[in-house]
Amino acid sequence: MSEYLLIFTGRDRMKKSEETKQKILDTTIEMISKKGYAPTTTKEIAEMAGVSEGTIFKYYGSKKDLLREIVDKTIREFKEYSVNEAIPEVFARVEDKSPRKLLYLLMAERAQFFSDHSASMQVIIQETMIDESIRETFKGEVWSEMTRVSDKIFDRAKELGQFKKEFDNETLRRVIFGSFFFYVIFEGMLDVNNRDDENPTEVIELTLDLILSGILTDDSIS
Amino acid sequence: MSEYLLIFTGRDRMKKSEETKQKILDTTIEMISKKGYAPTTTKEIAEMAGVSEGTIFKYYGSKKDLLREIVDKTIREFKEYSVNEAIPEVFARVEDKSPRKLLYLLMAERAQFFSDHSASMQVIIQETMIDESIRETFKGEVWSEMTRVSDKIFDRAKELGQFKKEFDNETLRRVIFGSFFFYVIFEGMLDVNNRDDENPTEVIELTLDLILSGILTDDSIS
Amino acid sequence: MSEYLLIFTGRDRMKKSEETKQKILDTTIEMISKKGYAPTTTKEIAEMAGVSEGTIFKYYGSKKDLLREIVDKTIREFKEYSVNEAIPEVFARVEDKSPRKLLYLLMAERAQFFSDHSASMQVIIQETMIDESIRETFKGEVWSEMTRVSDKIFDRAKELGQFKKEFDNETLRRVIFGSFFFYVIFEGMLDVNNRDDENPTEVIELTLDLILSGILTDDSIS
Amino acid sequence: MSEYLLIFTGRDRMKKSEETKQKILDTTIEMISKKGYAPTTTKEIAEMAGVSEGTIFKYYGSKKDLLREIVDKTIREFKEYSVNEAIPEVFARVEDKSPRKLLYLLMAERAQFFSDHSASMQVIIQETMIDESIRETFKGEVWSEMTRVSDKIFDRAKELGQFKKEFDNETLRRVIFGSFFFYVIFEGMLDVNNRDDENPTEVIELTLDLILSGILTDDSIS
DNA sequence: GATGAATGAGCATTCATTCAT
DNA sequence: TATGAATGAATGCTCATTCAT
Repeated sequence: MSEYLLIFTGRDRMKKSEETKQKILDTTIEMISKKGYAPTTTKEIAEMAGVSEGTIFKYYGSKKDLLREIVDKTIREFKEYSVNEAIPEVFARVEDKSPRKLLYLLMAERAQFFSDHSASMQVIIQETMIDESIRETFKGEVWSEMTRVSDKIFDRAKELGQFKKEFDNETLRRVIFGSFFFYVIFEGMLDVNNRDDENPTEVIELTLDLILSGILTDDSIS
Repeated sequence: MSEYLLIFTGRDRMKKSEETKQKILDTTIEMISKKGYAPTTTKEIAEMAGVSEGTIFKYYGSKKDLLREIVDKTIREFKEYSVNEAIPEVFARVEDKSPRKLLYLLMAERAQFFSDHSASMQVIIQETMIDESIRETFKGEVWSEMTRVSDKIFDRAKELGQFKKEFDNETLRRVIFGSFFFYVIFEGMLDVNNRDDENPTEVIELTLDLILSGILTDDSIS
Repeated sequence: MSEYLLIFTGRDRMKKSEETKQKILDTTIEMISKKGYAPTTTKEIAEMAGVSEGTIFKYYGSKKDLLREIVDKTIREFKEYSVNEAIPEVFARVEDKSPRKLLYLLMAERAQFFSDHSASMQVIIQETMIDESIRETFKGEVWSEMTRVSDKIFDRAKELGQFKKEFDNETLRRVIFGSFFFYVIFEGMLDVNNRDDENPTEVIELTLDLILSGILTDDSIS
Repeated sequence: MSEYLLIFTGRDRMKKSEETKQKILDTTIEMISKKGYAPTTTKEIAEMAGVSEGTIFKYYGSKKDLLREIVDKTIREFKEYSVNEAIPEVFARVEDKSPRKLLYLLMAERAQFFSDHSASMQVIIQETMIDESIRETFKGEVWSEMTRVSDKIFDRAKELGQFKKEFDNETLRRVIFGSFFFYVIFEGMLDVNNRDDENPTEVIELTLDLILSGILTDDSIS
């Protein structure tokens, strides 16, 4: 008189809880990017995400861990994106492309990522300013990667004699990354210019043009 | 076994209270710039400033008002500095100086101010990211001023035919201000490079050189 | 890529669920005796017992009811043990045994029960200290029984002229039960002495010896 | 035009806040002794003590620290009492007193302390059963002290040939302390007997009499 | 029958703020 | 004026409990 019970345990079962978890994450990113970490309460997150507060803590343990998950996940995706997509694609073309094209590709790719994850990046930048631990993560995971790749590109360009002068890499980074960050973080934050009308690709191209060719006519430079 | 304490309360009382008020402000700026506004408690500020919590509220009404005072005071000083010192001095030389020198002067002056008020600026940038009201103040008071002045300079240089191409002012600002912000805010925050060894004036000069003359040799530009 | 799990749910199902129920009870007793009722969470119990939290509530309704079940079951077993085994056996021998033997038997029997149910007894003692309702149960079910039986024994011994003086039963109980409780509850709790090396029977015997014959030589008693 | 201000800073100034602190402690002891630590909420304590919840945390840091303060303070007082009052007084009479008188004094003194601090002792016993850290404190601070003193007394009595047999100290302690604890803790907890009518001194005397002289007539002991 | 996702009331704790002295 | 004792609303978090599957 044995009996058997057939229980469905597959993907669709997980889906509901995974959806809940993701909804919490998305809502939190959205809210923190706008209001900051501290002023965003778990109660508000719960209400906006349509779950109970308990659920947030069930999934993420603590508010701080929820923040870390956002930071870590974004950085993880950034690195995966860099390694698997952006970098190889760019370097595959390193021979037959001008440095202008090379840098454009690199920045355009990253701009795409930053644009797709702009709220998460806002969160990371905010917390990098005030949280020692997140600052260290940012420096160790993101900044070091950006330094490494840019060094590679700059050094090769120098070898090929494509640079006007022996600019040091720090200065090159300051101008290129500075312009770039200013565009994706600062202009977005201040909502200066009519962002909606802009074509990011075009902005990047214009900006790089200016940086690579310089602003002044040769005889204006004292 | 009662005890009595003899306290001097006389002459210079006004001065003393002004000193107290200033010490509170300085301490608060220092702490918020490092830990952020929300995580900094009035209790900590009181301890670090060597006053009681009550005194803080006596002088500044509320924690939010204390923040506003920091923001407003810094912006007030920035504008006074711009109007009274930096701008007139620069424009007085506008005729007899190259645009390179002009821009250098402007940025160097501002760099000096940012450097002297780096903690306050950190606070403003932090809050600009998350506080609607402070963001509006920043846009209305600081950004608009920077836009106005830079427009003036760019337009004049264009008139004089000193620009290679008809770069739009947005792009010019992005590169120049971006590099500049990156240096004073970002590099300081991340503490990348050996900041102590640096000469700010030299950094500004190097950076402007690169921006104005361009990176690539003419024949490297595709 | 859906997955299915085949679970055997048939024959012996009743038995399985009884086992589950018992495992929950045993785990709970173990945990509460060590950590106390309030600090023991149903989540921990579920994990330790290898069931889901839902199952606990399925079987026991509430955490409080689970505690009550532990208390009630232990008391029930104590009374059954007393009535069916310990007491009759002892009283059957009351004629041909000395009071020393009689008391020894009674205490040894109960010591056996306490030892076999030491965790449950810990729970009961703990809760008796703070829970009005359980205290009433303990007084009404356990203490009254112990009082009744001991009164019987003491009174008979007095009748037979076996007691040195007319000690009142309260004092007799205080010394005999006190020593006994101290041994089973307190020494176990504090883990004083090398409990593992001890033979409970021997300890009881030594202790009773001392109580019944007294400590001091006759001429030392002032 | 200097001015001076005379501020009273002496004892009466402290009094108010010390009173508040003490009131919180007393209320907490009373409530925990009756309901247990976990079921007693800081909200209830605040209400009963007539202060705000914030005040509790201002003075004691955390609920756990409040408990520790109760435990530590009681133990500190117990040791001070033992060392400064009870023990010296007793040992000063060790030569000219019988062991019966000696033990009576020791127990009576301690009974007084336990009686005066019965609520605190309830708290300590409760927590000793479930809290590892407090158990260790109890063993290290209280139990070791009681062991040390009793060893001294027992060994001296043995030397003087006042003990009937070579009872080991563990057994002696079990009976004497067991009876004692049973009286102060257990009977108080169960509220058996009409406690109010009792004279603790008399109870102790009766109990010790029984223990020291034994229960049975010599020929009843098999 | 058993699960585990979800809940929300209730908790300890924090902290800006008040106010009598 | 300056203090610091006292406050209590609000927060992050816990956990017994429910219920659809």
